[in-house]
Amino acid sequence: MPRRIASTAPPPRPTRGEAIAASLAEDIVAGRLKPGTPLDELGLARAYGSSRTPVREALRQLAPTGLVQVAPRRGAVVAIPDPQQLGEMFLVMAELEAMAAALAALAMTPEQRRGLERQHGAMAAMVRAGDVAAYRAANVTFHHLLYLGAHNGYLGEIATATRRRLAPFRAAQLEAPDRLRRSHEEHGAIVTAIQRGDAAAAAAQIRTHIGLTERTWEAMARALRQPSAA
Amino acid sequence: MPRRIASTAPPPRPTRGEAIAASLAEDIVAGRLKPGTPLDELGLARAYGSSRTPVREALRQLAPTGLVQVAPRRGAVVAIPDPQQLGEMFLVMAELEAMAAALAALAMTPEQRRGLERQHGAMAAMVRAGDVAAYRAANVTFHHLLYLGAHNGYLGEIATATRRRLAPFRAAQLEAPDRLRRSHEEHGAIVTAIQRGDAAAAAAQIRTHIGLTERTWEAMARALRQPSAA
DNA sequence: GCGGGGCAGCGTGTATGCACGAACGCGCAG
DNA sequence: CTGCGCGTTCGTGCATACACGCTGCCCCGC
Repeated sequence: MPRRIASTAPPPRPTRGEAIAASLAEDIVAGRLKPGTPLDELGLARAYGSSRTPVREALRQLAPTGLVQVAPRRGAVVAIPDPQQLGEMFLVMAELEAMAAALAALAMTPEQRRGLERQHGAMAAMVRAGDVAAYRAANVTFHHLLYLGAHNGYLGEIATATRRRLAPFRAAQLEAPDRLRRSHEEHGAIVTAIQRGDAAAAAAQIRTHIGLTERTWEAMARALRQPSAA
Repeated sequence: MPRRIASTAPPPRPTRGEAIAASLAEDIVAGRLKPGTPLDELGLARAYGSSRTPVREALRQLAPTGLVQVAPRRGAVVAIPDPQQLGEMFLVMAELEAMAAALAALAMTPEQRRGLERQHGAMAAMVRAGDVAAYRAANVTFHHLLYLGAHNGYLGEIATATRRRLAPFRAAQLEAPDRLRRSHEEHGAIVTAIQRGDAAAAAAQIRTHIGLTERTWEAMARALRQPSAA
C-alpha cells in the first residue's frame, strides 16, 4: 500500500492540541462536561498546563464534530442538544447504519464474518452476566465491525462521527436489563441476515435496532410538515 | 424560533480565519488549487496579508471537510483524490440524496413543492440555451431545495459537505450537452415522484440520477470483497 | 421606579518570537 | 558508482503580548 493519509486519523505522535481535543471529547461524550458549560480558553489552558494556542486548536477541531458550539468572539460552550436536531440525527444514523449493514451483507470477507460472529457470541455472555458497561463497549466494537465489513471508509467516518455525537444522549439507553437482552436479540437478527447475504433484510433489521421503523419515520416526517403548530 | 446556533454556520461578521478558509475552499472546489499543492502557512499568510495564526485556523478548519490533508509537523496539502475513497463517497452521497428525496416526498410543504417545480422549470430554459455554467449553479440550488424539503438539517449538512467535497471531481461531468439534457430529464422524474408523494420512487430515481444503480452498487461491493487481487 | 446610555472588566482575535522536528543535500565509506 | 550518516535549512508547534469586541453593571435622566 502506497502510504495513504487517512483524512481523520493522524496516527503519529499526537500534537498537544489533538490530545486536548481528545480529552475534551471524551469528557463530553462521557457526560462529565454538561451541555452549556462554557469552555474558557485560558481556564482550559491552565487546567491542561499549556497555553491558549493548543486549546484554541482543540476547540476549533471539536466544533465541526458538533460536540462544542463556538460563536465568533463569544467563546465556546459544550453543545446544547436541540431536541429536533437530535431526532434528525437519529434518523440519519439509522439510515447510515442500514446502509453499512446492507453493504456488509454483500461485501464482508469470510474472516470478517467469523469475527462478527465471535463478537456477537462474546456479547451473549455479557448479557447473561448483566454487565452493562462491558456490553456498551462491546456494542461499539460490534458496530465498528459492521463499518469495516462495509468496506466504505467514508461511510464509517460519518457513521462513527454521528454515533459519537449521539453518545451522550444514549447513555442510559441500555440500563434497563430487558433492553440489554432485546438489543442482543436484534443483533442476532442482523448477524443472521448478513451471513445470509441478504442486504435488504440486514438493513431492515438494523433500522428496527436503532429503534426507528419505517412507520415512525413517516410519522416524524408528517409531524415535521406542520412545524407551525409548535 | 428561539435563536438556534447552527453548528457550521456562524453568520455574524466572519473572523479573518474563516474568511481565509472560505477563500481557500472556493479555490480548491473551483480547481484553481490542484490536489497535492503544499499549503505553506507563511506563504499563505503573506498572500492574504495576515499573520500565520488565522491561516493556521483556516487550515485546521478545512481539514475535517476533507478539502485539505494536514499531517502533524509536516504541513498541509490540497487533498489528494484517492480513487477508492472517491467511489465510496459517491456511493454514500447517492444514499444521502436518496434519503433526502424520500423525506422530501413525504414532508415538503406546498410552498416548497411549488418552489421545486419553479426551479425545475427555470432549468429547462438553461438546457435549451446550453448554458452549462448557469445549469451547474442552478443544480446546486435544486439539490439544496431537496435538502430543505427533507426538513432534516443534519442530513442537509453532511449531504452538502459530501457534495462540496466531490465538486472538484465532477467539474467536467455536465460538459457533454447530452448529459445536460439527461440530467434535466432525471430531475423531472424525481420531481414527479416527489409531487406524487412516492418516497420509494423518489429515492430510486435519485439513485439513478447520481449514476449508481443498485446493480453497480452490488458490483462494487462484490469487487471490494477480493481486495487482495490489487 | 424604570429604561437607556456609558463605562469597566473580561475574553477572544491576531501578531510575533522561540524551539523542536522533519525533509533535503552533501560528503564519506564501502 | 552506490548506499549511508550527518549537518543544514525550512516549516510547523507552542508560548506570549497586544488590541478589539462583547457583556454586564452602574449611574443618570425621565
